[in-house]
Amino acid sequence: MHLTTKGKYAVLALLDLALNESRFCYVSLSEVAKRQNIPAPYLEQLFRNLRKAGILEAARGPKGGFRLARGSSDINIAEVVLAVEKATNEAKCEGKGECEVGAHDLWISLNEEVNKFLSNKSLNDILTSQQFQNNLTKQALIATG
Amino acid sequence: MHLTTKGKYAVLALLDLALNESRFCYVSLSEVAKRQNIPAPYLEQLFRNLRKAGILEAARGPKGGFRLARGSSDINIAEVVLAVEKATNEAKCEGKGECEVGAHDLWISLNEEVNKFLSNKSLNDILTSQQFQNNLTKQALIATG
DNA sequence: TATATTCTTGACAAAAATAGTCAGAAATAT
DNA sequence: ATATTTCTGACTATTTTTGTCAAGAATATA
Repeated sequence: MHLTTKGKYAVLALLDLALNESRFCYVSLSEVAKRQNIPAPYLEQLFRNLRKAGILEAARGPKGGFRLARGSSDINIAEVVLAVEKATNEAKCEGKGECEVGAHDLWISLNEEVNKFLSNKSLNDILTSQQFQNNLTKQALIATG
Repeated sequence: MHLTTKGKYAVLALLDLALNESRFCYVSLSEVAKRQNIPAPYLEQLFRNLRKAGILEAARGPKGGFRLARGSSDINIAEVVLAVEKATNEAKCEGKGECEVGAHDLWISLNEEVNKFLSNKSLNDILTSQQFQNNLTKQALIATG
């Protein structure tokens, strides 16, 4: 479980989406990219993975764009971060039977605890957190139009 | 907070040390490297940082080696991982005043929560965990000499 | 004192992941 | 038709991880 700007971008973009989408209205990638100060072509890559992961829905053409595939309460940070990471951490220790049992298992379980922690945090948890609300009034992620 | 094999190696090496050191006896790096299947020159780098961080103590010469600088209850996973990571995560967002306030702060605080979680886990917690004990009986980290 | 052992230090190199870019194709509302 | 927007694949640069190497410094022991 890495926590880099990749995951950061993904989470921020989704929060932006959650704030600016309405039920039948999509938000274009370029809008999000502009507001969040993320290079648009880079965000495309992230959205690609988020869509594959069933976190985002897309519609092409004019008035098209993206929206959350589920409610913000049903999307947790762990799955967002994992969606944009490469599938690297899996399949490391198989076949050979060589790897030290205690060691590997131990690390895995530690990793899973962190994962569990982030799994219990939803987008909505963040949106409704006091800190986030405070920041919203200060400057914020909301559209200025 | 990254969780890569770098941090994994560091934690495992320290656990190995905790199990094999005695009060006045150091354990050589090469022994640890061999048992834990970590390239010795690579482990040297990690131990270098762990020593700088005040987690390890070293003694040169024959009968020399490393040992924990503190009790295993007083060493937590977060500091171990941070010690071997580069000082990268700091000083990212300064000067310009450009960075989106809500966004950055938010991510930082999320990071800190993970950090806090790992700070509350000591080496000793792991050593005494049921899972670890089970693995010890299976194969383990203990010296075979 | 000589010697083997062990840490210490700095530099180097390969591989992977992150971060960012680009061009063109496909879909669709107007 | 046309402009808009996603979709796809490939490509490059930078950074980090991972691993290697060689020479130096300290020290227990014979």
